[in-house]
Amino acid sequence: MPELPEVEVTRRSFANAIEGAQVLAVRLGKALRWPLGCAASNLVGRSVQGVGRRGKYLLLEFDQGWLLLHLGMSGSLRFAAASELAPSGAHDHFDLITTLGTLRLHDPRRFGAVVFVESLADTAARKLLGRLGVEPLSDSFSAELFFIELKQRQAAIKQVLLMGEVVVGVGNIYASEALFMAAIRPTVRAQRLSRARVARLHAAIVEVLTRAVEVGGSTLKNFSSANGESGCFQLETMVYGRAGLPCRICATPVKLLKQGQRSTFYCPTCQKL
DNA sequence: CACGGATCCTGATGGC
DNA sequence: TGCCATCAGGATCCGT
Repeated sequence: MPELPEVEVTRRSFANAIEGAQVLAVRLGKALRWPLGCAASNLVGRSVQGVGRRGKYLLLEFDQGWLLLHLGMSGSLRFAAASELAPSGAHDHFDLITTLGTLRLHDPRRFGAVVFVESLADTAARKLLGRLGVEPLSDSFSAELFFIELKQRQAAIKQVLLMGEVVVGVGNIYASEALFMAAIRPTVRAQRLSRARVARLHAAIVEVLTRAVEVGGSTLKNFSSANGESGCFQLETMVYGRAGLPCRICATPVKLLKQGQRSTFYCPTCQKL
């Protein structure tokens, strides 16, 4: 589910509200992808300094230590007063109960994770964050560096985008959308892209992610931000989820193919090799 | 080392 | 209605 825009929208939806909160208790449900990394009681008494983001991870900063949260495919967060929150359901696997409200992770498929580390330099944190590529919405994402990185990759450009080792946060929806916007065929090997085409892709990634954040992300099944709001980027996709439907630019039927077990959507007319 | 495939888990959907 | 196969926004691990 959540790619960079959904994670960023989630972050913004509760970062201010949770700042300064002190942890009163923690409730754990079923196991997520990885264990918490410490006793739940170890979090009690810590206070939240802020909420950051690295790729698709949310970084909850305590006065001491960090909580790394990942939403996996089906995760979403809520932050609300305990009185507004329903009793925890079958798919609510983590509650951080604080003086300012409860932060709850809802994740039916349990590909998500909540991991505590004392420091971002800890091996546990480095294992999760250490190989991540550049942040696409930061100044350090430059077309020239992007070009140099892509020159070293032989895999299909769509796959390279999904890997997250060159640039983070671009998942299955936005990879297809950015490649369409840049008029690049998803199957082209990354290293074969010219400087000019990489520059177009660079701009397209920034544009599509920025736009998606603006409209609250994509709500395909049940994504919502931590205050319960849905996104609407899914209404304006050019190719994602539109197999067989006419391209919004040229009316050629949108094609669907599988790359690494994932669906890729593209327009065979607009996106040239 | 870089790549491709299998894999974790549950729910929704579509065909028969 | 039931059963089964297929498919989902992710990312790690393992074999080649």
